[in-house]
Formats: sequence, structure tokens, C-alpha cells
Amino acid sequence: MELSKRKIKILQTIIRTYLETGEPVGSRTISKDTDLNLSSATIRNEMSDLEEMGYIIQPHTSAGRIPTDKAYRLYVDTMLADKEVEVQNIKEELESKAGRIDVLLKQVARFLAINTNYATMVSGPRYKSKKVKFIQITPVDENSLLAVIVLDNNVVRNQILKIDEIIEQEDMLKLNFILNTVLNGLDVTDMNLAVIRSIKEQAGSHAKVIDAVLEMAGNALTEDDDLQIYTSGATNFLKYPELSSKSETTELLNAFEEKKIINNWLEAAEQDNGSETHDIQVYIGNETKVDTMKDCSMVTATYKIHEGVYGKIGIIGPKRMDYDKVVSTLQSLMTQLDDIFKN
Amino acid sequence: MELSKRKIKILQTIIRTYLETGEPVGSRTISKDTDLNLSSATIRNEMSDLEEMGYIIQPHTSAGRIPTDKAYRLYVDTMLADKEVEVQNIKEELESKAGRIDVLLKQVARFLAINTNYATMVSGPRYKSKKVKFIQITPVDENSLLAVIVLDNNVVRNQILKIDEIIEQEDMLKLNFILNTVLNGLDVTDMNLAVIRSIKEQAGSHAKVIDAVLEMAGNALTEDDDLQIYTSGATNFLKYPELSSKSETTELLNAFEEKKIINNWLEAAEQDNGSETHDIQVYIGNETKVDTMKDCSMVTATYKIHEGVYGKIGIIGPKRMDYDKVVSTLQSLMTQLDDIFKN
DNA sequence: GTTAGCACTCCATATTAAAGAGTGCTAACA
DNA sequence: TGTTAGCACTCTTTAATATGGAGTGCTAAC
Repeated sequence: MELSKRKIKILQTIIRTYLETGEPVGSRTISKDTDLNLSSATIRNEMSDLEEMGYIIQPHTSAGRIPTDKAYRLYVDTMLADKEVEVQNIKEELESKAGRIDVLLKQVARFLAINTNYATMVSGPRYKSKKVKFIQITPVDENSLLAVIVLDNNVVRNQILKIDEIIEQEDMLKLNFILNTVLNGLDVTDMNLAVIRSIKEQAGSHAKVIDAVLEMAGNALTEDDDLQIYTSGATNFLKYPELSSKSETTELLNAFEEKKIINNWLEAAEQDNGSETHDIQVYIGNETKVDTMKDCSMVTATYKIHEGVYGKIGIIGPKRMDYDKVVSTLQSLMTQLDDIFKN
Repeated sequence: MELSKRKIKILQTIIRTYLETGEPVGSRTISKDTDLNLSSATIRNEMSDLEEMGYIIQPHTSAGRIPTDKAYRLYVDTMLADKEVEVQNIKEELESKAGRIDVLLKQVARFLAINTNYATMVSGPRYKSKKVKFIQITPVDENSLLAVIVLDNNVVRNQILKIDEIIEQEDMLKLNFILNTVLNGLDVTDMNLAVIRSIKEQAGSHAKVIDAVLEMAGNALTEDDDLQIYTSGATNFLKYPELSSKSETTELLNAFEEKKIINNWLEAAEQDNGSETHDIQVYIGNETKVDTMKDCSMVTATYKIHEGVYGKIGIIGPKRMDYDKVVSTLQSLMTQLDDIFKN
């Protein structure tokens, strides 16, 4: 059987109405709400066909119909209106935070959660490989030393090191020179024993300080737990009765606490299932490949700060989420973010 | 009327039983569970007295009794057994994170949530006043500059500044010298126009760079949003039926998302209502002074990293929380933390 | 191809009934 | 005077039972 124009229109009405109300949609409602001028009986015949084709189902006999995943997929792929969403311009507000990526991303998550009424998560930027670009130690007061490392992705780490020896101005210069010439451009695998020995040899008496600095450098380079995830609006789950069957919601809320789990979600959402809109993907129900989310849908987008430095934004809601609005909002926000990152 | 030994024993049984089950406690249960060898009728008489004295109430006629806030207060103040809780020694695990306070505190929150089954929050260390202790700019590559500021509490801030002018080695030294001599020891109120002008005058041609550095310094000094709050186990609220009346829990969960709100809770809990145990405070129901928490209790403790640098740990659960365990666990953890911070 | 009509199904809601838990009171007992 | 058994009473919880409504599927007529 083929999807006639009329069937599509009816399906669309079912989906839209269900998105709004969350209740199964009956034939009479459609008969009244469309401009097709058909009686409920005719609609019933068509609905019967649609059910056979797998686009809608009845939760039980003598109930209205609700859309299946297949219907949502069709809706997202072809039926989304291309409406321009008026996203309150938060660019200015964001720009003022641009210096501190973490604060900015937190803000982004909040903004999306408030605007869409769904749960939102944003993963912090990931870097491919990390190398030492610049390293420096400076005395701060009589018994502490400030060590600063800049990585090639311009991430800066610093730490105050306590020392119990006095380092002369002159030695300090020398140490800095050695550290920079030897370590510059190395990643963590390059920092082997040979390198370390070579530094210590040159450094002479200050091996202890070198040790501390190297340890710190090692941490900065390997540190994987700097993978930050910002979430917002998790309580929005409670707004949707079909999700708040308690045990399920609890699991979702738990996942939002255990940020690591969220990262798995985002990772699972690889580009295998893109929708048409440039770099925004929609996953419906089981398409998320995550079992706890089988009753949810997820919309993700990838932001890019610059080459090789990217992160993900995700919005999670019930399957009957307002895809239209979510996609538009996200799209609009991405444009604003792009502009900000260009500077 | 006075609280006889027997009444106390009965009250204690009521509280204990209610803490466990969450159900109103009837006279027969008590008659069986105590070693008083009294019939339920006698217990009923005593309970009638206790009700009159305000320690217990009936949710409705012909139901058992449940403790009032007054009873909990008495329980916490006098009836807590001084049992030593076997807190799994996480000191080692924590020690490895001691370098990064934020990670450590996050861990503490998680540990407590898991061990107590209540929601936990930990506020990051607060500092009294902040002054500039050390400031430095260094070239990183041809068009960027690394600015580092160390505050008197040893907090370090850094930022990469983009520049479009070339600064000679010599000028760099001069700028650093000026910045340090003029700004050292100043707090944000001291950095007035006069100071700024004086710096710029001395700096000569590099006013632009100075501007950027000063702005950053200003941010570092005023920044109040570096107040971090770590939470864990918020979903534990859902485990207690008396809290999960949905609308109320939602509000609590919301508060846990909006970390700023939590801070207000912690601030509201000032030392006005301490219990006997050294620096651990228990707030029951309305004692929290926060309306959304009138059905909860909160146990807080103050940790101190060193003089003037402190933060708070709080555990929130239903009024019928296991005070005994919570207080002991917290106490034990505080000891372990103290040890760690001593180094 | 479309529509009106009708029997049927299932859910949601209200009503009623029954069972259980617990109290308060009274009267008897040590 | 304190303790206890017994009993009537209250209120909640649970189950069982109606009742109404929404919606469908089918048939027959247009």
C-alpha cells in the first residue's frame, strides 16, 4: 500500500495532536480538526490502513491511535516545517562568558533547558592529542613555586608547589630554559625515562623540583577526567507522565547525576543516523541504542571551537517531543555559538 | 507532666520503629518490641500522655502515632547512641585526589550519598578577602600572551590574551615589574582609577595589554561564581514516599540543579542551633528555616582546609532519617578529611 | 468512495462493601 | 493506684461492583 497525500495529512494531524496532548487521538478529532471535510467513518478506514502499515497503534481496543517510532521518523525526516524560531538572542550574554568555556557551556545547557522544557546536556570540548607548548616555573613566595603549563590546545594548568630549598634567580632561568627546550612539543608518550634523565642531568641540584614539575605535566597531559559534562533541566522529565512511571524516571535522573553515563549516551550517538539538517541529529526511541532511553528521543548537535576541538550538545525528552521547536532552537543556537567561537 | 524513664523508653521505641518503617506505630507493636512487659493498654495510656506533651501525634483517629519535630529534637540531643560506625576507609582514595580540591569534594559528596542513602551537597572552600599576591605575563607564541594571577589564598587564575602588538623581552620584564609592585597586596576596592592611571603611565606604549590584564585581575578578585557546589544522590529523595508527593520532590530536585539555591540553604544553617557533637549540626523540619524543606532534616558539618578557608557539607533526607548513622558517618569522615588537610 | 448507524470493547470514575488496624473508655483485678 | 482485658467506635485501605464515555469495526445505504 502507498502513502497517499490524504494519509500523510491524517498521519501528520495525529502526530501533531499527540505531541500536544499526549493522549491517543480518535477519528472524530481528526475529522473536525482537518480541512479535509471527511466524516469520522472515512478517517477510521484510513487509520486502519495506517495501522496496518505500521505508522500508528492503539494502546488498547477502543482507544485512539498514537504514532509509532516509524511515524516519528517520517515526521522528523520529511514533515518538519522549516519555521524560523525566535530564539531570544543570548549571544551577548554568552559572549561575556566566552573567556571561560566552562561557564559558557553551563549557560548554554541552562538556556536550552529553559527554552525547550526538556533535559539538556553539554559535553565539554575534547581534544585529540595534547602536547606541551609552554612551561614555566616562578617563585611566588619563600617556600612555594608556581608551575604553569600551556598545552597546544591552549588549555592552561597550574599548580602551586611547596619547596624546601631555595632556588636562585639564575637557576630559575636555567630550569625554565631546560624545561622548555626539552619538553616543548612532547606528548605523554614521549616523556620517557631517557628524557627525564636528560633533564635531571642538566638541572643539576634541583632534581626534586623537576620531579614535581614532571609529575604535574604528566597529569595535565593524561588527565581524562577533565571531560566535563554540564546538565540542566533534568527535573523536566517529571513533567511528562509517560516517563514518570517512577522507576524509569529514576533511572534517567540517576544517569543525569552520573555524568559519565551521559557521556556514553553521547558517544553512542555517532553520525550513523543523521537527519537532513546540517549536523543536527535526531534519535527516536530505540535508535538511541541505549536501553534506558527507549521511551525517549534525543536530539544532538556537535559544536566546534576550532579544528580538532569539539563537543556535543544533547536534548532529551519523551518521544513525543516538539521536534520542530527543538531542532529550530538548537539550530539557531548553534549559529550564535559559531559566531562566538570565531573570535 | 514529667518524662518518666518509661515514657522515654516508649518514645525512643516509637522513634526508632518509625525511622525504620515510615509507618505510624501502634501500641501493640511497642508492647511486643520492648522488654517492659506491659500490655498494649498500658502503653496506650502512656502514649496518650506523650501526645499531650507534644512528642507524638496521630495522623488520624485510629492510626498509630508518629514522632513530632520535638521528639526528633529530643532524640538527636539526648538519645543518639554513641556507636562507632565502620566507615570504609576512603582516606587513601581521597588522598590521591588531594591535589585537586574540586575532585576531592566531588568524591566526598558521592561517598556520603552512597553510604547514607540521602542527598548530599558539599560547598567548595570560601575565602574571606582576596588580594593580589603575584601577577605575571609571559609570551606563549607570536600573538598570544599568558597572564597568570595568584591570589593571596593561593588560588591561581590564568588566561590567554590575544595581542596584536609585539612586546620586546625587555618591555615584558618591565611590565611585570610594574604590575607586581603596584598591584601587590591590593584588593578590588583598591584598584581605583588613580592606580590604573599610574600603571599606564609607567607602562608607556603598552596600555592595551595592561587594560586586558587589569580586567582579568578585576574578574579574578570579584568572581563570586567560583563558589562551586557538588551534589550527589539527589534521586535518593524518590526513595522516601513521604517526600515523593511529587510536587514537593520536584521542588527539591530543582533546588539541587540550581546550585545557588543550595548555597542559600547552607548559609541559612548558621551556628545558631548546634547539637552537642563537635561542629556537626542537625536541623529538623522547620529548623532549617527553608520552607521547601519543612518535611526534611539536614545535617551539616564545616570542614576547614586552613585558617579562613572553609566549606560546608550537608546531608538532606526525610525527617525520619537515620540520624544515628548519618552523624556517625559524617563525624568519621570529617576526621579523615582533617587528617588529609593537615598536609 | 463516502457516510450514518449501531453493537461492542475497554478504560476511567464513582460507589459501595468488607476487612484491618488502632484507639479510647470502662470495669475488673492485684 | 497501676495494670489489664474487653469492646465499641473510627478511619483507612483494598477489593468488588456499577456506570458512563470514548472510540472502534462493521454493515448497509447513499
